[in-house]
Amino acid sequence: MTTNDRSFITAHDVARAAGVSQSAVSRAFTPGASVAPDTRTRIMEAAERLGYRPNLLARSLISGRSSIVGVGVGDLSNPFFVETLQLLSRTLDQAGLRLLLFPAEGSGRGEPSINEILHYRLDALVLLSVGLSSGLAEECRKAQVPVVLYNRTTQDHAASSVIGDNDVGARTIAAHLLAGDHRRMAFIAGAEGSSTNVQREAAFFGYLAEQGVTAPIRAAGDYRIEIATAAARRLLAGRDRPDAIFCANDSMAIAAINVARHEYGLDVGREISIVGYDDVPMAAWPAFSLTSYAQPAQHMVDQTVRLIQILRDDPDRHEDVVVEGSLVVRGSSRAARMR
Amino acid sequence: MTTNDRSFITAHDVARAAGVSQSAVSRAFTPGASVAPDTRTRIMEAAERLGYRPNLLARSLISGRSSIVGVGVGDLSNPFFVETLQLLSRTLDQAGLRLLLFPAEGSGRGEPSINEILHYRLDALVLLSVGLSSGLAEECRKAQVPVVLYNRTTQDHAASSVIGDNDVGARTIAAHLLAGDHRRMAFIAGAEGSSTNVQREAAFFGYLAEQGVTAPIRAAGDYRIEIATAAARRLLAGRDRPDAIFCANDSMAIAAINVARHEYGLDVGREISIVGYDDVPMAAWPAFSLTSYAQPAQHMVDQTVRLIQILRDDPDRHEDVVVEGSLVVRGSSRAARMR
DNA sequence: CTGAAAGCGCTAACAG
DNA sequence: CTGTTAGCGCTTTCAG
Repeated sequence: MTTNDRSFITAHDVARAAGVSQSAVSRAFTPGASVAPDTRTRIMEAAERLGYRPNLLARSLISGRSSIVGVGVGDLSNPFFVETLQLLSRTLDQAGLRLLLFPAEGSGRGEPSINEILHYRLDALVLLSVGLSSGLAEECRKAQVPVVLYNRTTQDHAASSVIGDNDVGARTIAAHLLAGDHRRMAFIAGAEGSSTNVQREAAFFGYLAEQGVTAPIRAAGDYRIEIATAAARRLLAGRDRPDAIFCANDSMAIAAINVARHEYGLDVGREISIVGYDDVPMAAWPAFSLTSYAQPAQHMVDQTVRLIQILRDDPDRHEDVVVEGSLVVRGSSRAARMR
Repeated sequence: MTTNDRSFITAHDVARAAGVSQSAVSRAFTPGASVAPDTRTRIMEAAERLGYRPNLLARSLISGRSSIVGVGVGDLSNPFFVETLQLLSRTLDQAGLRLLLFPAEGSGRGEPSINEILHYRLDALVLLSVGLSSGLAEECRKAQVPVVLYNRTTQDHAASSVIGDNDVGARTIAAHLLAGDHRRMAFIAGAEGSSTNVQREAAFFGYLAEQGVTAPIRAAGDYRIEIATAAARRLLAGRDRPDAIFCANDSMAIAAINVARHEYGLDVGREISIVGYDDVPMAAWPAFSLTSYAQPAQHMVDQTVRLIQILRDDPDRHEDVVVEGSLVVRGSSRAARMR
């Protein structure tokens, strides 16, 4: 096995080649430094010729910040997070920040990687719909890495957050279904512990209760396609079959549509209404035509990056951003009857 | 604005607290170093108490390698790359490597971010189905960062690569369609420049020609859903409508199914056969039941990480890995007739 | 405007 | 086994 001794060109090499001091080279590569125009060009030419590029690791060592943002993702089977990740990578990039991606299954407990990540002097840590355990929060505080929760919050104020308005969203959906004259409501829940699910569920059931709707049905879906598929089967096989199902996200709603249509031969949108949440791109496909409450991913991402930049300078700041969404009605739900 | 002066705990602080030298602290945190058991515990206690964590940036500065792998992704609308990205993040993590994600639209030309990335002393650069321009290849060579192309190759041997066997895959699909007694074949192509499309197209048309099938139709899809949708419309609206369409990937095949079923009322799998490539999870959904040639993502990812580890020690090595796939027949294509 | 010198936080010989 | 001593490649005073 060859020993890896790739010898890099350093500022010293360039300095010698250009006949200047090493600090002059440093200045030539520092935006607002004072270098004589001709010295600068001489240096840049030598650098170009030698193929020199400043070592950002060394720079970060001095500045104390890395310009790197850690991003923890759980399950990418939800297209909403894929969309978010894509937007986040672009937006961070434009802000001159790097995105260090790491797998953060479940609630982040016992993850070895995340603890490793924290050693990189991250400018911030973003958790995409991943829970922040109190242990992890403490680790981040110790490591002085500010945390931004995306699409989730915590009870304690352990971290800043960016979420959609789940209360308005779920109530809007409940109102939509009631207007469509549905009598037997069901809800397929997301992950039990998640703030997102807790809020959507409370708002949905809360609104129904206010309107005098009794005994809506509930099934656990855990935001997972397989679990939601099983939940949909139970719901549809029961003797008291619901005529409307609100799923806590689009992935589960699409799973429910698949079951209703292909296993029970139901005409979705006429015999049964199914509604999701997030309005992922797939929801608009004619194969699903899913009514959904849209979360503005780009706006949420922009807010996230804004928060990161604030927290870089002021790590102790706390901010909870709530953005508004909108209901997108499509064929999977029966609209209000004309009278 | 508060000045960000987060003062980190250094090995020096721990040394003083534990009454040892700074290098002793370093040893305590180095796996195979010689430290007396009780010294070690004393150090670890002090470290724990102070919340010390070694600065990996400083460590990388010395070792010359960062344990960071850059990963460039183009469009994440293709679920195959989402799946790959998820697997890659896990697999790299297990190998003790970090994943620096960056957006690499198009062919990587003129991208400012990638050039920035190269300053990080990356252990390797992985391009997920993103082209490697000769300019970029040169930049990477200069920066001494080995490149691994995933699901794509280049003509010149500018980088190592991991791809599926497109030749076998496309021929297998052609044979499958011929066995199903289809007479009028069509192909919806992926990105024109991509090696993946070139190989699949050549093998598909090549096999058909060998079997005496004349004048198969071709439409450009560019691996994009909108383009493929338009292509499917043209194909199905023409007077000489095909009875079989092979799409260069699953995303486009699903777009074609949507058009055939919802715009032309065709019974997919009986009146027309549609076949894709990749076998993404969605292909198995009853809504599509898409026949597809499966690429083993986990295996490809494993090979990619293996290559990275080889290249870390021997940057000049070149290897092209080709992995085998398998045809998964589902309802979207008519099977061979019984005779 | 420029060079010399002092580190950023850590690892790695080198003597004890 | 442990402390001392050099740096890794760069930024940043501080004098010229």
